[in-house]
Amino acid sequence: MQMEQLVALCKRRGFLFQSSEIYGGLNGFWDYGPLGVELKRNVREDWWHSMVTAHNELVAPPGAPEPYAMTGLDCTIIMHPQVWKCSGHYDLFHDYFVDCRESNRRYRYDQIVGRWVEYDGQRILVTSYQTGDDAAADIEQKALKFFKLRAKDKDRLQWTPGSISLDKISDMSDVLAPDAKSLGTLTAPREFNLMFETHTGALRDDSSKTFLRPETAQGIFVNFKNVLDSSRVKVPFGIAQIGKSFRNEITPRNFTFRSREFEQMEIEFFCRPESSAEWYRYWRDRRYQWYLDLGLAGDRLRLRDHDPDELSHYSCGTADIEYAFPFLAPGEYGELEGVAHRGEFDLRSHMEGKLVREGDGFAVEKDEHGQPRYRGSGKDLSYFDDETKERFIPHVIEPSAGADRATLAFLCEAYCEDEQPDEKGKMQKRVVLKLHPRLAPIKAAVFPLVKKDGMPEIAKDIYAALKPWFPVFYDEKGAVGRRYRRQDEAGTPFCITVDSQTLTDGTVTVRDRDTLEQWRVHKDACAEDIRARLA
RNA sequence: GCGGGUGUAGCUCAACGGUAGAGCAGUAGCCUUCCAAGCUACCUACGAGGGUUCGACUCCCUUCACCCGCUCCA
Repeated sequence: MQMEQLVALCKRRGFLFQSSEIYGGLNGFWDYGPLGVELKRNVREDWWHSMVTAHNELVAPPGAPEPYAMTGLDCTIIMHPQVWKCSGHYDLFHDYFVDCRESNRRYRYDQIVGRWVEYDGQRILVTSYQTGDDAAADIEQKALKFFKLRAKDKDRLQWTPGSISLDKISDMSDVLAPDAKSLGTLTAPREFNLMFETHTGALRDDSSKTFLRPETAQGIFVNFKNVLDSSRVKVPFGIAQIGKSFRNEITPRNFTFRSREFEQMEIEFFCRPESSAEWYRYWRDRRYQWYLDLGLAGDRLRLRDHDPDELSHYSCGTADIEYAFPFLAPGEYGELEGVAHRGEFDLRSHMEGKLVREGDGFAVEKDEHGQPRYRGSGKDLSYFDDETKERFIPHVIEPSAGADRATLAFLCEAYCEDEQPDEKGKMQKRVVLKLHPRLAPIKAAVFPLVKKDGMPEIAKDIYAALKPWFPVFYDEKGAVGRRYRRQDEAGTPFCITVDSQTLTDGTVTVRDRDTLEQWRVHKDACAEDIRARLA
């Protein structure tokens, strides 16, 4: 399937529109249309239902070490600025980049390393975007090439001992960029702030600056004590939250996959440190299964454990649930959800202040005066276990899913084109969205076969009887084949048709979207029939 | 943000420095007894803003969006 076809369908049928489209659109923002809003709601509600409300805290689900409770939160988008300073987002999301005018590449300013070298009276800084030994070899080779020397002449280069990072250099004119052949091709560093800023209150100065949250997780951590004090939950337990997050991405791309405003479905699961590894594996597998259950096929969906060197600074284990989106190159996968073992990092950060890695553990980052760079809340976020009489900081497992990405993956997976014979027996292309019935925006459509003989009246009665139970669509216009095809494109799993036989025995046909099979049920029983099939 | 490409109706595609066309889709009606049928009518577009010109959809500039790279992640 080509992505363009899905994008066209989404617009044609009202799943997704570009935000502010009549003004030319806004890069990185998308609106859900009449069908899209129902689809996304179903994704969200199935997640909340299966993770939170349907969870039975009295018994351990398969694979879980023991029973656990689940509860929810709905936190604000704008929070105290200190939250982001302690979480690390404030520093992490203020990146400086330089561009190379020659190679048109962009580099993170602080990740370019270089060495001064002199030959024949000219002193230049040769740089590399690689790390460690790779960088050293890379730099040497580039220096030889720049001065047009052979490898055997490398002793004629005079190196200044030690490598330096680019942020120590003020003048770029003697810098040889990582992928350039000539000097001075790098632009001055420019800041890219990935957090949206705003101001709270009437004053607009640095003291009133606040941020739109770049993730929902922090709202959960800062409310950890509130939940403990108010809900009688005991470790292990999880807190779930669904909500909008904002990242001012440098390059929004690939339809809704990377948007600047997006919705997250996150769980922070708190457990005892010694059982955290077990819980991590449980959540990883549990979350993977959720996507499988909703119809993401095995070979386009995968669970990938991160390599140790890929782990975030705080994590001691992360797995991504990934989907082979059609806009990616063959063999490439895009992240739907990250399941991270975050240890005690987050709760400790909000107690003590922003943490940095120190040896095997973490320590509060200090400023030049030896004081905490960003001060924590000072509140005790540890947990006292009444049974064992132990106090500890719970470890955290974080399954963090993108609601828009999941929705997009379900759409991609559902998009099918097949061939079905028309009334003359000629094969016709059919576009059908094979969405899981639980996700389908419309569950059933009701048609009178023809608009006469009292069929519309019967169909309208059936429509009225179904409406209280699930979203239904009534249509009496044009040929029935056309109405079927329209519902196929909307992903409606069942079509109920009133025909002449209904007039005599009261039965209607129910048509299956995927197989096109039809069966007859009594018109008073079709709500039951379809509800059973949706479950 | 930088480089390359692309912007005409809901979709796919025409034409032209001088009145923007078609197919499909949509809407209304007629006709129709199960998979995009037929007939009739209707609706709908030059991404936006400047400039050149008697006149610009067409040429130039700017901008916005989309696609492909660099970068990043839910």
